Amino acid sequence: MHVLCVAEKPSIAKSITQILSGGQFNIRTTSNKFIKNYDFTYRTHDTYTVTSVAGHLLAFDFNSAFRGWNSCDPLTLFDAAVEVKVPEDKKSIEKNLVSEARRTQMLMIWTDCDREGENIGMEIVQICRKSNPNINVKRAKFSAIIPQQIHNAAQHPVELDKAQADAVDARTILDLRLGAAFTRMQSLSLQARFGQLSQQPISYGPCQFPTLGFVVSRYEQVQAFSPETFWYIYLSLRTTVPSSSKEDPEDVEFTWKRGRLFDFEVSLAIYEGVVTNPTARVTSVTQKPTKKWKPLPLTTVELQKSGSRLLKMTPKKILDISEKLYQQGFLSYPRTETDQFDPSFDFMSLIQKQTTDTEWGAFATSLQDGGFTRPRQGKKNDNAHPPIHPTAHVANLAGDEKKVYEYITRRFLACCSKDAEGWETTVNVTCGREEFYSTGLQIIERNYLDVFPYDKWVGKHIPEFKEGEEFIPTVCELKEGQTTRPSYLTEADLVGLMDKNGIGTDATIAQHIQTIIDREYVVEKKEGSIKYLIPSKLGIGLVEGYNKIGFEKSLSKPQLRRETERRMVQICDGNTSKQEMLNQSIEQYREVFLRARNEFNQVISSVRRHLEGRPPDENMPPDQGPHNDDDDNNPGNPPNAQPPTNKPPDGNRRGGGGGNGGGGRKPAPPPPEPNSRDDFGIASGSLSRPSQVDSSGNSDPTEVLCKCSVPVVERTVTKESANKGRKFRACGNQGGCDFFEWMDIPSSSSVASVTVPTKRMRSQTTSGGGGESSSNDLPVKRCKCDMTAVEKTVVKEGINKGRKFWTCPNSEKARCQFFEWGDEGTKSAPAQVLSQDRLKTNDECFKCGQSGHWSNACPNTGTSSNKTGNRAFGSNTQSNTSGECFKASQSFVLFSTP
DNA sequence: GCAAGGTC
Repeated sequence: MHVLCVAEKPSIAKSITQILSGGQFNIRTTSNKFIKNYDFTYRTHDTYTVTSVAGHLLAFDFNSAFRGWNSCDPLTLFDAAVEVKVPEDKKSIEKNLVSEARRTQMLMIWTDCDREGENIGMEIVQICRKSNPNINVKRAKFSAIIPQQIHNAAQHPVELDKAQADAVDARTILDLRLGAAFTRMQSLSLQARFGQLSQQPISYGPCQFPTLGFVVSRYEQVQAFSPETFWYIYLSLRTTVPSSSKEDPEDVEFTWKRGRLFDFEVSLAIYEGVVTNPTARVTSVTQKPTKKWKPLPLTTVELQKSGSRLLKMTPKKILDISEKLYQQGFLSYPRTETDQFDPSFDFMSLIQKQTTDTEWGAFATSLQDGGFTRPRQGKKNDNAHPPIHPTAHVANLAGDEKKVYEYITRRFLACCSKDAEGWETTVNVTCGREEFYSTGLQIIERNYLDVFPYDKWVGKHIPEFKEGEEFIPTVCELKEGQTTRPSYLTEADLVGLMDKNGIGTDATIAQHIQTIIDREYVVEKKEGSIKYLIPSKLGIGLVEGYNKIGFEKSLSKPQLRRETERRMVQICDGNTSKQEMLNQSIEQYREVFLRARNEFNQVISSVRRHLEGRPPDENMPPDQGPHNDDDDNNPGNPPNAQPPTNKPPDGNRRGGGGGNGGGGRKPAPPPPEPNSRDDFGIASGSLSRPSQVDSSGNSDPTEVLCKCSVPVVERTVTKESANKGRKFRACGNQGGCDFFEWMDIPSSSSVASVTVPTKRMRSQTTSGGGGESSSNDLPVKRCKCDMTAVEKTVVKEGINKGRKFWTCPNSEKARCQFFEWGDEGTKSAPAQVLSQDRLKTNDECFKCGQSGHWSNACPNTGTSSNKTGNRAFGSNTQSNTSGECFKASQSFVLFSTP
């Protein structure tokens, strides 16, 4: 019997030929320069020809009556006749199949084992039946190109899965219809009004728009962010060393277990409690081994994410380079969802190939000499390809190719190494009734870190403490901080969001990002070494406009695509038919389309507002009349839209208001300051409280949203730890962002009815021009807005990194020019450190300025804060009977031991 | 000139 085997791509055809033939085969060229036919006799004595296609063979398109952009009302594209044909560039492949099929009894499909593979398989069958209608069809099922699996697939073939193929057909037709309908409608309508948009189509697609939506959504969060002030207790101890010792004393910082509070009064009351009895007592000292896990085997998405972050290349470029390295035989197939290696994977021969490298060769050798440990198993397996790994050693690469190859190789070797091991010490202390902790880390074995410099793990020394030991902290301060605005989306963030939300596949995610850049919906902006994605005026205008229409399921959010995906799964499971799914989905999108077209004024005015910089004009007169279905004379335009303006192409430049001069697809206003860290030294992302913004940019006071604009979810810590049982709020979008908030840390709205003032009460005598207050006893930093300055730390790489400075507490837009280094100036102690003596001499209530009572018992304000009771404040020996009261501006740092 | 999904 003669068997014709057809793989999805030439490389697979070659690989399976090598395995099945045992290396004994003949090669015939075809009229396609990539496709070869391999002939041999298999062990079953059947003669085999192995060939391939190159992805899909067939393409859908509207038939000629509907192909021209002005040939029909875009609405009709939801029903227009669709034809399927072999595109010109695939004709040579078709010809080869027709010719090979003619002389064969069995057709065996060797495409990838996924939905697309089943669909491509059906396409191959369709073509082969042209010349051999009765050909017997089988499907070889394999998940890795290893001899055992390939022989098994050849000897135990199965049937093609028509349901999976149908699911792909349904999606293909749906995407064509809705993509073309929306693209023509919005392009024709907007281009008629805005000449500067006529250069290229204003495309809509069910993947590209949600991708744009992620970028715009983050942009809106950044714009809507307003910083919130919080307070926390900072405790530290400077160790004493014998005078004979050459060691320097060190500062041990203790972190407040409450983290931070957003209510000043509550913070102050708690702080008062601490300084009343500031003796810290060590409640426990625990030491335990800890690990930093080695990375997981590499998938395409992970390569693009980490590559974009670490190698500073676009996901598209990384994928293109990987593809090239794969074709040269240096890498395994770079499009894979699999993060687990097959049990029979031959690690050692691959490690052997790397031992000659000048940089990581020694490490590879150490893996051979007993250092090897099986890679971790991830949870994903596409059953088609292994994780990305180097297949050969190559030393003569340069530039970006070298970077990509090196990353993949180091990652592979890291996977084959051991986790890094360390020893973690945690010292828990109580001070007053509050709990604090400090941790230290000693790295014992670096292991994989030696070959994987992309991961950092830094040890931290902590002096020895004993349980029960008591000490007086050197510093006990109530510090103020501010939440920092979230940063714009990076490409790595976007890849992650798309992956999590099912937008695109591993092979297409990078393309969708490139599409929204090519369409000028989004521009890349470099801040330091990080590339951020910022929506253009057009991008914001489109998303904002559609959001204003207020669809139940937004065109710029992932829900609709997820529904399509769900319906595809239903087809695969046999729960619905291709036609039924298409009917449902087309109906759904047709309704969305009609509404979008009827209310397209919203999009037009939103785009106009952003392009021409006009102020929001909600009162813009509605366009002419309701939609008229008979209006087919000008089918591209929403019939109810305003007539095209007669503006010249640069008309928007005269639009005034924005002053952006160039018009066209300019990026949105400049970004805020680069992401900063606050006094905790925690990246701002984790400290940012989410701005509560709905899809239309309006505040929603009732719902807490995460950074993806999705309602947060409440969870409980289940892992064995100090926080077990503790509740927290997290991203409601399957981990799409890093939003995190403890629920037991009260927010200003839930703890006290007193509104925390943004400007605190202050001393009557202040300096107006920024700097310190004029109070002799109590230096207080004041900015030029006459607000209490905040202390921040430089995090940007440079000679000032780690240096503290004082700045205006306002958000960037409102911030004054006040700036002062924390370690300069004569009067300025780094913070307002008060001696205990001083505490006793300043006796005004911070709220009313009068003596004789404490702020939390102030009779001159609301009583809500009285629930904390009178507390001694600033003295560890005296109670509130002293009757001292303090000004707020002096309340930040009250305690300092000599 | 439209989509998304394969692959070159």
